[in-house]
Amino acid sequence: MEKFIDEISAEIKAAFSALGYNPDLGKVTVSNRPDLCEYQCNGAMAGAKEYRKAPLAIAEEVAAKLKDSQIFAEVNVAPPGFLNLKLKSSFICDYLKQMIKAPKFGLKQPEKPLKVVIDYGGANVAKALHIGHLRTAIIGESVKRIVRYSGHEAIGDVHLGDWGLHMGLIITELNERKPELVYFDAEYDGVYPEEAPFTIDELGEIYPTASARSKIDEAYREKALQATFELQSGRRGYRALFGHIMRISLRDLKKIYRSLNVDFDLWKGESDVHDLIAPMIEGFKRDGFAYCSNGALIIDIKKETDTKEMPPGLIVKSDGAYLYLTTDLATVLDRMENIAPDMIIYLTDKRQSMHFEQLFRCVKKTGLAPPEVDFYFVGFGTMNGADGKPFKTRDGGTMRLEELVALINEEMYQKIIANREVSETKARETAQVVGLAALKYGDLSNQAAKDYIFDIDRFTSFEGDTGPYILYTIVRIKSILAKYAEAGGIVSMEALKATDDLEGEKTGAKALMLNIAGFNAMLEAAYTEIAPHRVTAYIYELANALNTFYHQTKILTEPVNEKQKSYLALLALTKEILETCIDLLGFSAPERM
RNA sequence: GUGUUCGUAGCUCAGCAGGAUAGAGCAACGGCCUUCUAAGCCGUGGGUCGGGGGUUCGAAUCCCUUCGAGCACACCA
Repeated sequence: MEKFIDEISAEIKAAFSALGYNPDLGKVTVSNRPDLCEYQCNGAMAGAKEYRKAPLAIAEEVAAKLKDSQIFAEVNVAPPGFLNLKLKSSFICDYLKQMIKAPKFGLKQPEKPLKVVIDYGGANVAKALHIGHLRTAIIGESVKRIVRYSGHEAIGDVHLGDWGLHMGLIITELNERKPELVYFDAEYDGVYPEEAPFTIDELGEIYPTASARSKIDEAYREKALQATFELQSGRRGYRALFGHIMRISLRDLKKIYRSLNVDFDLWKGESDVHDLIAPMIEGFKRDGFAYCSNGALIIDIKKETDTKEMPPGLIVKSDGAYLYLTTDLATVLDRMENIAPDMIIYLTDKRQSMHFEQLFRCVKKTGLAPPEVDFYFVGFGTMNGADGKPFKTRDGGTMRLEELVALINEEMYQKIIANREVSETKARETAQVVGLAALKYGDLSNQAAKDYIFDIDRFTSFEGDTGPYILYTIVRIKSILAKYAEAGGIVSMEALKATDDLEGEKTGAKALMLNIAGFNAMLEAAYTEIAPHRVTAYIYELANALNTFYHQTKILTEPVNEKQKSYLALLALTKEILETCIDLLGFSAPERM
């Protein structure tokens, strides 16, 4: 169905058009003066020059034309030419009833759904997820859900870092510790054990150790580089070890991502495209895209129109090794062949924007993807500590994701037991649900591109623009609905009534209904702008509207049956919208808190 | 140096396809619980939207300039 605001605009546009004005002048916006009106149109002022007429006169004409409109309760003209609109509550109510009946609350679905690959997560195999992996996971997951809800096919790919020097480091360190293992015997040609020669805890410890040593021990580093090379060249024992590392590490990664309510459709990594690289590069050379410069193989991606320096895309280092760009290009190739997406969205730290510009230029120049395929880079800022510098642990180290989550859950738990009498297990359970909401909402409510300050007290606060506040609002609704159901009541959405039809009704319900009616427009903006913070801003307003309504209106004790039924329907609808939205953000609400 | 993102209340942030009196939250202060979760609601105070210029009937929003900050700039990912 059409967006609410478009239906209103259509009415105004028709009036402008009937009077001989450009219908585009009839564009309506949400009022910025809620004390005066609900919606407004500024077209009379915009058209004054073109029609050589006083804006006030145009506005008066339009207002007169709208006198008998079925959708406006009031059309007022204010100097110098504003059209201030108040809607009939029956119009809003009818719209809401259509929303209830339609799938996805009437959100317009695309005629031809796009296939969208969303590249986020970027976990490294055998390395702990840390604070730097947080935003890509949270934002990416939300973007994926928004794209999917908008009617497109969204495919999330974690794009594992599983093929670099860190693998060589792990193999080398393992070799030092357990040289007797059959994997290191180059002569061995039998079957390798199914059981991995290390545990997840060992693996988690091996990499940091090896990495630290490689920085001070040149010979060790050389060995690791050699091991990396041999692994990539297909040495059997190393490939077998690689398999073990992958299995153990992936199991652990999946567990953590699950705890963050993040899940991927594809767990592909750099290793999966390794075999595509050599032929791809051959193709680039053959077609004249890639050439040698200072011993390295590059693709020139400068454009005539460039005003800035654009370094060439480096495909092969002078020592013959591949780079980040190389595997990313091969990944595009792989996706084009196996998925054929219409769009690929990458979510990484914004510091990588140059890399992605290079990648996109290389892709278009070499024809790796057809010109109509869209590539988007969503770069986000860093999560900083209170000092405005990237968030660190107390001793200056990088915080692991699990530590961060535990920190928030503990904080949440303390707040819960301080305010409510609940059992230990119940409180822990709730703390986990609310903690995740606190973390995700705190992150997503900032514009992705900006850095933000992670303040645990603020994020876990139940007051103001926070995740817990949103959940609290939902829990309040649930509580009323549960009590009503306990008493044998059944909520029917059909019972929703226009507020004008309910005697003595205050403004709270109408404002709430207007908020709900804006759901579609919000979601469309969230999708086209790839901006989850649209969703958080929306539900914050919706929650405010609900709480205001809640205070003005006694529901369970409302004596007039018709009113009570209508209120309950409105509550239920609000709850559905809120829950839909938090699901798009990647968290959920508890039953109680 | 080149490019890029950004500068809005004491703090954290919205608003930026131009529109009326620049909005929230936190913090401060004052009200509201015999009634559905007060983790709530209602209210008060707090701003030359970094500075300057321009376009416009109208600029936080668009353009130019200047100051300040972050980030990135071929052999890391």
